[in-house]
Amino acid sequence: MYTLLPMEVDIQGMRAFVITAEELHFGRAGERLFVSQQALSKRIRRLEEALGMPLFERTTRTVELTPAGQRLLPLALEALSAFDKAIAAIRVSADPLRVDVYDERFTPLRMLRRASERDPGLQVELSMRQGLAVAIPAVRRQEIDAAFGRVHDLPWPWPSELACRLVHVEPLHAFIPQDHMLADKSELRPADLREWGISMPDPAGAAEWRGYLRRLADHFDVPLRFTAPAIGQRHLVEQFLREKKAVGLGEMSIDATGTGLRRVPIVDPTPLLPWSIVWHRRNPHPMLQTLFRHLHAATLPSPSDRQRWVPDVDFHPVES
Amino acid sequence: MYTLLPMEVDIQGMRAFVITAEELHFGRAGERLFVSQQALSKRIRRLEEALGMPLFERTTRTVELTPAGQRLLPLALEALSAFDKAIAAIRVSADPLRVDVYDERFTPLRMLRRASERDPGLQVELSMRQGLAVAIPAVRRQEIDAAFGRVHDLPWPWPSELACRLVHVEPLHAFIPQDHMLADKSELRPADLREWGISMPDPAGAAEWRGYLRRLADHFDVPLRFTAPAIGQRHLVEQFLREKKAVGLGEMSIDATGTGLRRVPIVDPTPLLPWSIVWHRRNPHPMLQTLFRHLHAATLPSPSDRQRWVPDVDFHPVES
DNA sequence: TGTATACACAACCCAACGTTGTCAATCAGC
DNA sequence: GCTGATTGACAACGTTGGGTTGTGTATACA
Repeated sequence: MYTLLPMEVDIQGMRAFVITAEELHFGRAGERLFVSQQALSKRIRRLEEALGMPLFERTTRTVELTPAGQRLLPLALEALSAFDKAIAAIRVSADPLRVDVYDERFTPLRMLRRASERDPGLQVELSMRQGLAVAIPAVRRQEIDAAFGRVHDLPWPWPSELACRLVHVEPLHAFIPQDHMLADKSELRPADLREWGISMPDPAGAAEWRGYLRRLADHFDVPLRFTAPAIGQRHLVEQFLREKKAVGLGEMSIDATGTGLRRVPIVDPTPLLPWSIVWHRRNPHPMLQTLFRHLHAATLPSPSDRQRWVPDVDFHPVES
Repeated sequence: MYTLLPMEVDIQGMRAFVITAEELHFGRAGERLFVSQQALSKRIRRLEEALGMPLFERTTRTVELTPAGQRLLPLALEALSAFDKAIAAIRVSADPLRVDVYDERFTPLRMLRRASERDPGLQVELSMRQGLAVAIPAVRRQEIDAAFGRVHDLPWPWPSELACRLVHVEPLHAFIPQDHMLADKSELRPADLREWGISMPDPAGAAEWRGYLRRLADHFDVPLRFTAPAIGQRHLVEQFLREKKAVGLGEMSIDATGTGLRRVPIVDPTPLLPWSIVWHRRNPHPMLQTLFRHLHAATLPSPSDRQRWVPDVDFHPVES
C-alpha cells in the first residue's frame, strides 16, 4: 500500500517563497524559478498549506507578505543558506562544471562570469567550441555539462535526451568603421542595410548562427556575405574595419571603444540573439542547478512586437 | 514544454541521510522513516548522485559513512535544525494538533508525552474517546487530526480517505490481586488462564478492542467475561481487585506498584496489542508530520513466531 | 469603459518515487 | 563446507505530485 504523509515543507517551496518575497510578483518570480506563474502559485499555496497559514496577501493586482511571511523570510534565508553551505562543503572536491560558452566575445561568458563571481563555490571549466552544432555532441557524450547557443537551425533533430532553456536575449547592433558612410548615424533600420549589405565572419561549424544570419538577411532582404572565420575578437574587429561597404553585426553589450569601430543600434525592429543553455537531462553533475539558480529564464518578445525581431522558428519549442 | 532540472538535494534526502547515518542500517532506518528498505536505498542513492559523491560505504552486511558522509553529517544536522526552526517559528500560533489517545492508561499517551517533551513546539490537544470505533468518525470529519488504536475489527470497512500506520506493539501482562492464587507466579501461559478466565471492563464502543479480546479468548480457549466499563485507571484497578478468580489483562508498561495488584508476564506466547495511528490523508495540519517524526514504524512479529501472538486478521493490511 | 495585467482554477499528462518481488553476497551455525 | 537468514540492490509496476496550457475573474489605468 502506498501511504501518504501529509504535505511536508520542502526546499523548493522555501526557495519559491524567498524569491517571491523578493519580487512580490508571481510572474517574475516564476521566471526566475523557471516555472510558470501558475506552477509557482501552486507551490506557494502548498507551502502555505504545509505551514498552516498564508504567507502572502494577494489581490489580483498586488502581492505582499503577511506578518507570518515577514517572520519567516529571515529564517528561511538562514535555513537555505545552511543547506547550501552543507551541500557546498561536500562538493568542494567535486569536478568543476564544464561549460561551453561559444566564444569569448559573446554574452554567455559574461553571464557565467557573473554567476561565478556571486558564488565562489561554482567552479567552472570553460570551453569555446564555436557553435552549438559542435558543442551538442559533446554534451550528449557528457564531455561537457552544459553549452550556450541558439537551439534552432541545428543540422539534426533535437536529441531527446537533452533539455534547453532560454536564458538571455541580446540585441544586435551594427559595428561600423569610423570612416564608413553610416558611421555617424545614431541608429539604423534593417531596411537601411539593403544597399550596404551585411558582412560577417563565417560561423564555420555553427550551423545555428549561419541559419540565424541567413534568416535575418532573407527576412529583411539584405545581402549577406560571409568572410573568413574570425579567430578571436581582434580578428573580428580587423575584418569589420576592412569593410568599405557592408556592415558587421554584433551584440549590443560589446564594447567597441578603441577599436576604430562605432556601434550603431539597429531599431525598428531590433534583431535579438536568443541564447539558450543546453544540458543533458540525466547529467548528474551536482553543480548544474547551482548554475541555473544564477540564470534567469528569459522570454522572447511577442511575435506581434514590431520593435524586436527573432526568426520565426525560434518561437517554436525545439522538438526531437 | 516540460523541462527537467537535474536532481536537487531535498529535505527528505537529508533526513534520510541523517537517520541512516545514525542507524547504519537501511532496514531499521527505513522503518524509522516509514519507507521500505528499497525505497530508502533509492533515496540515499539519489542524494549521493545529487551531491556527486557516495556518502555511505556499503557491503551486503555493513554500512558505514564515507569521509564525505562524515563531513556532511554535522552540516546536515545544522541545516535540518535551521529548517525546523524556521517552520516551528511560523507554526507557534497555529492550532494545536488534536489527537485521540484512547485512554489515559494506554501506551499512546506515553508516546505522545515523549514526543512533546522532545519537541516543545509540538502542541497537542488530547482527547480520549475510548475507542477507534468512536474516534475514526471524528477523524473523518476532521474534528481531530489523529487517533491511536487497533485498526482491525472495526464495525465498518476501512474508510479510503484515512491512512494508518503501526507505531507500537505492546505486550499484554496479567494484573492479579495480591491474594489471588496466581499472584506469586513469575509468568503465566495463556493456557494457564483456561480454568480462571479473563475478566475485563467492557470496552463499550470500542468494537476493535472487544474484537481483540474475543479473538484472544477464542484462540486460547479461555473464558472471557466483560464487567462494567471502567472509568479511569483507578476504577479499572478496583474492578481487577474485586476478582477472586478471573484475571485482568493490561499493558506491560503499566506500573502496578501500590495498587494491590501484581503484574505477571504472559508468555508462550505473549499477546501483543498492535497500536496504530490513524489520520486523514488530506489533513493539511502542518504538525502531523512533526508528530510522525517522533514515532517509529513498528512491525508485527512473524506469523510463525511462537513466542508472540496477535490476531490473525492483524497481519492483513486494512482495506476499504 | 475597454484593455492590459494580475493571480486563481481546471484539465491534462509526464515522470518521480513509492511499492512488491526477486536476486546476489555475506555471515552464523550445524 | 553447506544451509538458511539477512543484508542491500535491481526490476517491474502503479500512483500521484507537480508540472503544463488554457481559461476565468478582478483590478488599474488610459
